[in-house]
Amino acid sequence: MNNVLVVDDDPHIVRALAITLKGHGYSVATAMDGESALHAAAQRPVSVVILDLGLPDIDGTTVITRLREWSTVPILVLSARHGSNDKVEALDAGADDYITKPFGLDELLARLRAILRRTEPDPGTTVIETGSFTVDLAKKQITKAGQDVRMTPTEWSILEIMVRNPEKLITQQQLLTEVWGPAYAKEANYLRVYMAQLRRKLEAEPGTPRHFITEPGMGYRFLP
Amino acid sequence: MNNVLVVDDDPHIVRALAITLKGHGYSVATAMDGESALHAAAQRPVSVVILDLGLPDIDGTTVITRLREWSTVPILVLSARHGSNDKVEALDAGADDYITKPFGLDELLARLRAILRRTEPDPGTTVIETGSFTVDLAKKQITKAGQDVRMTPTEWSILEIMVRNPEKLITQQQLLTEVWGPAYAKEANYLRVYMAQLRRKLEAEPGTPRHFITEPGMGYRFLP
DNA sequence: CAGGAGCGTTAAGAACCCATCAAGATTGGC
DNA sequence: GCCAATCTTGATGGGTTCTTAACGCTCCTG
Repeated sequence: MNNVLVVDDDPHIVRALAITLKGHGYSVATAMDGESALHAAAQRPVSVVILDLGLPDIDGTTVITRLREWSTVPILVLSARHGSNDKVEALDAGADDYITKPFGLDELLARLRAILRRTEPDPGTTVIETGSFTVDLAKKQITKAGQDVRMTPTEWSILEIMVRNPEKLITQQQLLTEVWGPAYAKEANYLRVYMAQLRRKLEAEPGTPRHFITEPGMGYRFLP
Repeated sequence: MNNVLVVDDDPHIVRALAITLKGHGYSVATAMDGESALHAAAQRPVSVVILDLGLPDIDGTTVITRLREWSTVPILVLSARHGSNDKVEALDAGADDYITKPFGLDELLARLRAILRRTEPDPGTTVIETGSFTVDLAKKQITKAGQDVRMTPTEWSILEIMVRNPEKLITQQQLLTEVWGPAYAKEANYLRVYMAQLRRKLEAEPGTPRHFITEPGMGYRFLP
């Protein structure tokens, strides 16, 4: 889950933001001044920092600078100051975005999504492990018993669809349409050929598959 | 150099932006409507797009969506609309930042720097070593057996992409799109010519490569 | 119990992809 | 404007992958 660190000296804002963010599936940590913000960011991994510039102890730009000394975590700045100089300073110190108060929560959330989209292309779901083999979706690499397994393009696209939907039944139509295109939706034979190929390459006993299960009349199911 | 694509239907703004950006060391391409913007972005690699939402032909959000179908280039949106909905829509469509007109040029430039900072290389991981050669990404320098190896610009951009993604399979589309631009996504021949060149210069036995591996039908993989 | 439908397996030719070479076209520096 | 370096383009032969069809098997159904 994405962990957001909210830094603001106004308890109302902190509380309101925390509630909203939690409501949208983020986990939230908070800090009321610069020092504790820096400390909190060092304590545990943070996906993004929402930082008010008007802190009681340290100047906001300084917080950014000191954070940037060791961290590349995205920083979204909140500020009551509309001045162009403040924005430029904060952004050049290392902030990623800058919103002036008062701001719409919708906008804040949208900017948060935009920032997180850049830093986390595929959170966690890039490596799928099973009892007998491992699929790395980002590297497009399959490992079985320490050995790399080569896949042809068609094999890979089928495998990718399967492992992205574990436990789920994939109909033949779905596979055929996504891999070969809608015109091939009836060519169930292709599937048999390639499913056999996948099993031969990945299953311990291709004859009695444990990961690529046939659901007769329906389609196939991948079990990790 | 960073190449900026400026998209706006107001010639004055385009001209002003172009002059300012060039003055700050950017190279600038321009487009006056959505179609030519998409076309221009496909012609050659673009580092960042500055996009006005109020275009005469296509809705701005649509431009973002269509650009995102094949490109991850950062998009900075300009808009006269202050409404929260417009911002959320544009950001969720794939924009990276959103400024409302009128805006300060200082702020625009600062936000541009902030966006480009994200796409820039990580300092520290700039030297990659393999069994037979060394690549210094910062110095753009390659060493093999104590000797410097010269690279042409095209060779270097391919090598850079490969080396920045070790172990990872890079599809031909990815390489062609990033090096030559999306319009060349089908010219797989170029890749073969240049991959052969890279192997001749860097591999111990160009005939049986150990670092630049071909995955037939899929793409290429770099192994350190 | 026979027939049919769906599935797994196999194999061969067609289609496509890759490495390599070399010759024209283009570009950039002087 | 010229020269050298670089990039584009086309052709060739060798390899890989895809498509297609045939056959045997099991399970369900009439």
